[in-house]
Amino acid sequence: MKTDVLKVACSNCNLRELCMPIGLDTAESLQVDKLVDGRRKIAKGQTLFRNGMPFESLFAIRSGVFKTIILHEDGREQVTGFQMSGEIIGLDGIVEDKHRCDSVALEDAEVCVIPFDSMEDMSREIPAVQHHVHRIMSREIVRENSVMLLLGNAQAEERLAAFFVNWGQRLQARGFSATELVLRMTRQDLGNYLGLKIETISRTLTKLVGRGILSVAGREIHILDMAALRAVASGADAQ
Amino acid sequence: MKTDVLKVACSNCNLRELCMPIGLDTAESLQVDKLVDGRRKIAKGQTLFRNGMPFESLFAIRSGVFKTIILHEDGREQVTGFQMSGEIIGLDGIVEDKHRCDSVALEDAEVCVIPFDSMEDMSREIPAVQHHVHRIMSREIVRENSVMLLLGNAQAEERLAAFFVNWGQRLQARGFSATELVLRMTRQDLGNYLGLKIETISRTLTKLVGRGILSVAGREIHILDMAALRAVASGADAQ
DNA sequence: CGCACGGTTGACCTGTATCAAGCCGGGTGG
DNA sequence: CCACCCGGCTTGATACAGGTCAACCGTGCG
Repeated sequence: MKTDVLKVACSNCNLRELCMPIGLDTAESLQVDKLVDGRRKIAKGQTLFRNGMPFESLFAIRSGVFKTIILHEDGREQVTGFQMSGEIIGLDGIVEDKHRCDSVALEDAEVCVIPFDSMEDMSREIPAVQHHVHRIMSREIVRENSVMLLLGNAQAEERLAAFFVNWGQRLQARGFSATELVLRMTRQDLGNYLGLKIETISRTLTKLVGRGILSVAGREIHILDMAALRAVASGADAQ
Repeated sequence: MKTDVLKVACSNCNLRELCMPIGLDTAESLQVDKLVDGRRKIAKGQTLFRNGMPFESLFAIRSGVFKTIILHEDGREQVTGFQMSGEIIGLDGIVEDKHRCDSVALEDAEVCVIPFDSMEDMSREIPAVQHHVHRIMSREIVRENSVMLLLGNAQAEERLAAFFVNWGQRLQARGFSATELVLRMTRQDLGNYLGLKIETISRTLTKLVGRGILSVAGREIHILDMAALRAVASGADAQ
């Protein structure tokens, strides 16, 4: 758990509008800077935390993409989410004081370490921080609800389409194109997230390409017809 | 939003160990009593809140069982959870200040109304309350993770078996039998939760009965072989 | 009584899984 | 520099779990 020498304060971080509460005054801003207890670099394929490990901190992603997964004893893997810069991971650990999933870096990554008890202390002092924490957790609950909708009801095409729309929106919020997607995960990861086998992912992609909605080159996805993609995502044809 | 005349304080409520933080001193306990801004009765089939309604309060269930659902425009319904006494609903509303699902009473029910801003105020004063709120939200995230695992990976039998094991545990925590289950939801609700059609629910029940694991009489389920049920739930055969 | 709703069962269909073969591109070692 | 290998991906043939459609049952309520 090493601390970088050149430490960027949250108040100067270019991700602050994603992961910091808004409407802090200067004094509060400086206080929030102290929340971050250094950085951690995680190489591609390494885990940030694992199921069962004691929970001490939340992590704010500075760079890189992560997946969080639940492993079933027989080897099945459910990806519960993909997280990118500005997003917070580790919320699952709070309830039992230990992590309840694994977090794996899909590429070299860096996170800010936020000790959770400092976070609780500061929440008691700064209402904006407190509400921010509540909103982050609530957002995760709402996100998972929408994944449940996908997994419980949607056809393969819908699932993939909805994923691409969402991924594009999140890239866009970070200043990238919403239509020129670079996936950071394998087809396998995508399948484990969407409840589909890798062959189905591949075939479904081929179908969407055939309809002129996407073009696909490995992990680079180009959305050619966003309106059509959204229509597929909301189940326009699949009934 | 009427206030009952005979108001039971949280500190006297027989559900307190389920929904109140532990380790409060007497003064704190009395303060927490003030959180509850009356009760609300909801008749079977009525909604406590709906998607889009402004979020003001969380609700602690005193009696009755609820389902929370997301409705897709084409009529598909995903049940995101079933909640029973002592559980808290409404957490989805925090992030956007409006509810993001519907909550429907499956039988006549009563809830305590907990205005969320009072809850935040008190969280700042009493660390135990603050941590309690965080744990409740984190628990919901972990629960949804495990539902994602079911929906993404499990066979029909596994899903149903896992549901019964879980339902039994929750009944047991409330002083009922863990093996004599009374379901409060229709087969349709169960299907909408587990991502299965009603006919599949029915057939799968028949199969489990045939194997001597359950007996079923309408909504009364008797678990005859808990060990076998758990084995099915963890995918013993279904690989 | 009779209707409506929830549930079960059967016959058949289909979307996705499974199994198997082969492709592609990048990295390594001879 | 080429040969080879390997991981990630695609494609085809076939199998099957669960969906769909339809008939029917039971029970509780107006």
